[in-house]
Amino acid sequence: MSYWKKLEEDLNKAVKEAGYDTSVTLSLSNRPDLGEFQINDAMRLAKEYHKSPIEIANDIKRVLDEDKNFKDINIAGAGFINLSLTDQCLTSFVNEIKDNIENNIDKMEPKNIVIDYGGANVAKALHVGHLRSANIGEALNRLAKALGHKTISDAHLGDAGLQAGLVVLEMKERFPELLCFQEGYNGEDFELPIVKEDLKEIYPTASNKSKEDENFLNEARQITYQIQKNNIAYTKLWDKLSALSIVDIKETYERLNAKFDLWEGERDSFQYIPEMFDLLKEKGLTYVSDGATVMDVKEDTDDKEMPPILLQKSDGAYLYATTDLATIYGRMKRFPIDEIWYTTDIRQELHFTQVFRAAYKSGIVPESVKLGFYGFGTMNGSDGKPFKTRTGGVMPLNELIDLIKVECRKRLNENIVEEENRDNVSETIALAALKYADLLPFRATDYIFDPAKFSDLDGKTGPYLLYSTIRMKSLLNKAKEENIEYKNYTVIKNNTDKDVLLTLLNLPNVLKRAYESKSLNEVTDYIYKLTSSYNKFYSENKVLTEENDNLRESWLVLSKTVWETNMMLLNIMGIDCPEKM
RNA sequence: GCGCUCGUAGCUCAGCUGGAUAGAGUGUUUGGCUACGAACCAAAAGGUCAGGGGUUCGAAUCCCUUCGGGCGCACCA
Repeated sequence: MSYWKKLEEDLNKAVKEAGYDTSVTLSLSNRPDLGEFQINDAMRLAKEYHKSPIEIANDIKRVLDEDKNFKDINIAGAGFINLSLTDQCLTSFVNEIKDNIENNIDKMEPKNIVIDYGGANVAKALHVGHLRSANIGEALNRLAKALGHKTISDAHLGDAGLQAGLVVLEMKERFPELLCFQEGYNGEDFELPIVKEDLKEIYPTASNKSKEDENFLNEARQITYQIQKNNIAYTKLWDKLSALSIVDIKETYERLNAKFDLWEGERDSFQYIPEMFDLLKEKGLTYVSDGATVMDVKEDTDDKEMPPILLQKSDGAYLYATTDLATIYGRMKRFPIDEIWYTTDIRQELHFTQVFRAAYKSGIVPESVKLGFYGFGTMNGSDGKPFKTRTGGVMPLNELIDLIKVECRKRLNENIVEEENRDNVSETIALAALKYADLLPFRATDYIFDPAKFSDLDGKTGPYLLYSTIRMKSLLNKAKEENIEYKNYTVIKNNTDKDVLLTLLNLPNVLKRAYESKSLNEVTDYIYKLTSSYNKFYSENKVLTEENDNLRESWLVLSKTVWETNMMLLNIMGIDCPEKM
């Protein structure tokens, strides 16, 4: 249990002892001039207990005065209780976590969670729009694991949609001589006439054709349907194209540190579609409307419109609602699941609301399992419209990373980083810049995408955190070289040190709130606060040359603790830290 | 038309279930390196929290309303 939680439990014991059967919340003070912590519950309790807030605050204070952990307890304003911790209390906190940073995390009751956050489309390059899904999803995955949950992450590739038909049709027009297009084709293997770079051009070409040529679009739809029906020629070709594309997709996710347990796609859900439809029909949930098979997901309590979910097109083809529902069906069969999370663009919220309702209504998912949609803001250009490069295209993700990498490379300290490492280090810093900037705003707010924003390397940025963290490590390394030993935290010099301690103390609350809101912005903000409080300390003190042995030892323990905390948080955000930069 | 969402410093954004004096970064102005790593630290300036009304001891936060952005509403994903 974290130190904070213990303090809060002590506090609540005191509140009960004072005669109030309730629980109160301890928080870091926003009035440091009055105390380190505050309790704001006396005002809330006033009504319930028909007493003045001041009276209640005094009752609590009287009991807390007996607690030797707290000091300087005072009541101010409308009934705010301000208090501070004794130095002894703070030092024992550091000693509790210095050898095991996990002691500063409150583990939760473990749950089995499937997290669906890739969503890359096969045969299409990953672009900037895929960045958030990978970053946020991966970070949530790591956060959940850090808090004690068991997760299964799934890339859930988009491989069953219209782009399959479009790309296959384009291939058919370009290479009619391909073995799979010959009469009587029986599934033999053949060589693809293209390399993966060609895919980047084939899909956009086909997509444009479909917008101008209705016949082309209709034929592509037909082929998409044929692939869903497992037509041997089209399926074989699409399999081969998919495999080619997935190599690229994996490389990009690898760069982003997004690590999936499952690399399944929409097509992997096809095997469950027939039995899923049987179940729905058996329960009398589906009906035909305008030739399409649909299911009502409206609930009696709805006072707003809720369109039915569309499961099969009038031409027989399936849609994303079908594969999403069938995917859930399959997951429920295969894994023990308490929750399934989705991290996609927030514009898909209605779709997932429909799918979730269909899942519950049909009994595919029992009420005890939680289906959660955690959408993120849309990525727009600075004009507020979907982002486009100067030439009007979408910016491939790899291109963006390379762009930032160049800026990072320019600023490397060449006296410190060996030549053979410079490329790798630049890459690591570029990704830190990109990921940190991406995780900084609240998950659901719309996102203005500006390459310049990511290339900013000063201030509240990934490179700042890496630079500072490396500097901490460098200090610890020097201490080791000079055989300076440090074991215990015993002395607090002043408020600069104390700020670092109080920030450290607050960690479990931050992780808890980030988990509850499914947003990393609290974590990005926190690591910045912790780091800058340490940097202030660093600039004010010379640790290694400090003559007071106790102080020097304490400072080194503190430095190590902050360094370890930073490393842990960077890891949760999926950010690697180089040795030097 | 129905619904969702947003409007906070010049710019980009925080502000948790209502709490005290509104918070960062950046930009502007200024000070600090013969270095435990200056991608750093310190300081100043900068806000009618879109407007109006309501609830409350207390509102950026909750409710209503006006204005202004963005988005979604079955055979694309």
